[in-house]
Amino acid sequence: MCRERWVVFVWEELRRAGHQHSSPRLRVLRALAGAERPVTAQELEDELRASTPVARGTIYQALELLDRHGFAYRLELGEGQARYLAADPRETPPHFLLCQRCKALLPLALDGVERAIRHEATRIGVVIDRRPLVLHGLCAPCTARSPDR
Amino acid sequence: MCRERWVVFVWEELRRAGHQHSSPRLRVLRALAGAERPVTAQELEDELRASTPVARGTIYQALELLDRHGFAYRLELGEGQARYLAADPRETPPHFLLCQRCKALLPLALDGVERAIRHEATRIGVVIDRRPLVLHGLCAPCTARSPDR
DNA sequence: ATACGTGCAAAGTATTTGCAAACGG
DNA sequence: CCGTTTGCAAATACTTTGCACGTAT
Repeated sequence: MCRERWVVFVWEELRRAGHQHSSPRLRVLRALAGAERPVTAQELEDELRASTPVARGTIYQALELLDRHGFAYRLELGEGQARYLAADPRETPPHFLLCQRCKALLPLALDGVERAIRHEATRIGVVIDRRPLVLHGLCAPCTARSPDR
Repeated sequence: MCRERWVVFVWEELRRAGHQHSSPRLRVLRALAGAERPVTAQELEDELRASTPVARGTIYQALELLDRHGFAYRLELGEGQARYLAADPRETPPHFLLCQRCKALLPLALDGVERAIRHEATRIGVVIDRRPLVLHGLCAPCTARSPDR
């Protein structure tokens, strides 16, 4: 989906949920929408500082708000800091392979896996959120030259 | 597998890998083996303090060593701290459902899911580590009384 | 004897929090 | 106007690190 459309959608939903519109919050939202890959709060702060700075606390709060409403996924990639990814509740979430060697985060198509998860959830009577999965492993290039250090 | 057997196995493997045996390290290993559920470094420290204290840094280092050798899984459950789980490289890892409401961490049988993951990995030529999956959702009891707040 | 591991305390980082001022509806 | 949000800075919390000493082999 078009990123600006997503921004508008989220912006309206937030209002509907009773939150006020504000310039800092909108800028965080846009920056998140524009990110090619999941970003850290630090990266967002750095990017925003280029034009008009947004306070760190405000960024964390905005991200927490988006996460709470399902408009952002908070990912823990084991870097000691969280990364955030724009989320669209109307769409199926992306999945990733985190290469342990080159640290690349690659998109993974996991339709079969999602199906298996839903099947198991139904079988035992639980609800499993549709969220990005981050699987650890080796990307194709690193797999090819895997033997060496 | 029997926990004491696992301790012995890991202990020998660590030696084989060139690491020295020591009392603090063994005590961390045993404490990890005895844990019913993934534990935090803090919890291990508290438990060990009951008999003879082990320095925090030593605990972190021991856990890092185990993780690096595949004898512990480091899990990020979004609590702001890592949890560690005893790992046996010879066995298939456990999976969990983290209930968003009651915060319980429940074992999940995900054979079908694992199969689907391996299938996709083969298809696109990547390697995907066999590691515990932590899926977010609602456990059965919480699903039953889901509507209310 | 020598390299590795430990304890201790300090440093480093990510995130949260308190509060007064600014802002949105 | 009143409740929400922001900026700022301090506080908190987890984890890592430096170093002198102790221990295993």
